Amino acid sequence: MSDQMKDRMKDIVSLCKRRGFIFAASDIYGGINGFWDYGPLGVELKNNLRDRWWHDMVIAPPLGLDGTPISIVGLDSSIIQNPKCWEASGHASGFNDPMVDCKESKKRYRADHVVVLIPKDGQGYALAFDKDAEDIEIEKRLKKLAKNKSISDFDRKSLDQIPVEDFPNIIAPDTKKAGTLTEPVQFNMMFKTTSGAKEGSDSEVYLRPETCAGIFLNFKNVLDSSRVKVPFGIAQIGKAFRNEVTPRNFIFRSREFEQMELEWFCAEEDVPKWFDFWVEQRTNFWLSLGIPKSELHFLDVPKEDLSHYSSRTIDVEYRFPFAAPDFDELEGIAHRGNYDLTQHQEFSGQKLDYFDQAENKRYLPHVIEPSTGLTRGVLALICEAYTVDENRPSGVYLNFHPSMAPKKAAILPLTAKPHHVEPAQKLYMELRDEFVVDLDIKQNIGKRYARQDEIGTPYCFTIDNETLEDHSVTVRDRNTMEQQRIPLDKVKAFLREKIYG
RNA sequence: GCGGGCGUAGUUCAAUGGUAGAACGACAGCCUUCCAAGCUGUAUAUGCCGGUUCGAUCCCGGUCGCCCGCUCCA
Repeated sequence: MSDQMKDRMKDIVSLCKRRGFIFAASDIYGGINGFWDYGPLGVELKNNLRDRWWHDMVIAPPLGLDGTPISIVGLDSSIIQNPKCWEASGHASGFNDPMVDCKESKKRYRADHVVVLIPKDGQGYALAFDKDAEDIEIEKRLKKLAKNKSISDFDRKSLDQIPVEDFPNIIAPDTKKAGTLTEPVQFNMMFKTTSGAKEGSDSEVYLRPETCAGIFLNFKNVLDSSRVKVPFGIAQIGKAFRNEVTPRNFIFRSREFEQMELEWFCAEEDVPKWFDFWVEQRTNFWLSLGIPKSELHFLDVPKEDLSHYSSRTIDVEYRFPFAAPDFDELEGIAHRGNYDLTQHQEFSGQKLDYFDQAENKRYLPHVIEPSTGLTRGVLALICEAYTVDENRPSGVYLNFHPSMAPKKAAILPLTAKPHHVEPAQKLYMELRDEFVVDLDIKQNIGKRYARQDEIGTPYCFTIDNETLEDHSVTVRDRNTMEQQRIPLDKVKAFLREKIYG
């Protein structure tokens, strides 16, 4: 990360706290790593993004491949589910990678990623290598550290299969002497808690590490109650929890976060076209919120990096300041196959297949999953909106799309005198049922404009002497700082036009 | 989890082994017919715990948190 972008992140974090967007959780106790609270403006911004996603997915889904509206229904499943659910999904095992550290090289390895060569004759040291190490490299190192022996003189074993008592005899991958590896440490990516007042292992439960599981668990319930037909989608927004090893970069990687996930169920043969469809839809979503195409990047995730369930994934990446000039993940669009339904069907013993009346066949639909972090989206919107402008008093303004701005408008009486304040209060009362608006009376007008700039309010309506004469107000545009005069009774229409397009 | 850096008002910074100062911000008031103007005033800080010391914000240890690099991100 460049120094300039490092400063940019610092400035953004500082503004977020100063103006009430985002605070460290448990701030007065010194904070808690990986958790964040959303302040008065942060919650408005987050709700705006959440509502927009829900609207575009569930209330008014896009037109499908044939030009007719597709079918998507909503869901809000529980954060805690039957623990068997996580065995089926692969999280219970997949989230528990034992790690070993090397005291010498200070490196850390996944135990199952390290292969150990054990001498067949039981003489001399065992040597550890990265599991992908080439034979040539291995022979080279054997020459130095195990004279007179070659690969054929050793048995191979994964490090996680070797008892800790034997560790002192192992030469770690990046060292020359034995006994530098620490005991394997378990990393539990899932938060564990207990259900029921009485603590005990049989009531151990997990906070969901992703929201999508609840969708698969309810696949049959939705089918049986909603008259949906494949292809269709189930959408969900909610919190998920992961014990990240290293929470980093403000709210980008936190341990408690919010996801917006759609599981799109379709026939296997239709996967390619629906996949492209969703990549396009999701891209348009971010573009429409003011994220320019130049700041987005589409990563066709290489095969070796794909999750265990996915055969294709495209990451929609945004140029976050901490990643610049590179990008980091904002949304993932994954083809999950029918992995999840297959697993849950097997583990639960319940039939989850879909019966297609027209084709007269049963099958497990394939799934395309556009999954995005709501809280990551919030960060992207803030980073994108943050605009330095030395020509204005605040020095900076937040260039939010009007539909995303936490406050749509501020109503400002030019002075604190009653003849300005009273009409302002009246306008405020007229607007506040439909728009989130501020009424700010105190201090000089410049200060108030500056404050609204800094929180990204797109419009300020100012009541002055002319208002009393001809029932007009000035509208100040946040981005241009220019003003125009419009009739008082056109203010609502003006805002509707600007916000909803 | 490892290594390095850091922790002083809301924010950004300053200072000191004898308990802290500014700017901006906030608040109250005056003034004010359009961009943080001017004036007066107010409140607010040494992350937490322990040690050394007559005395610690400063030195030491621990802890928590933040930043950077590894590792991790199924």
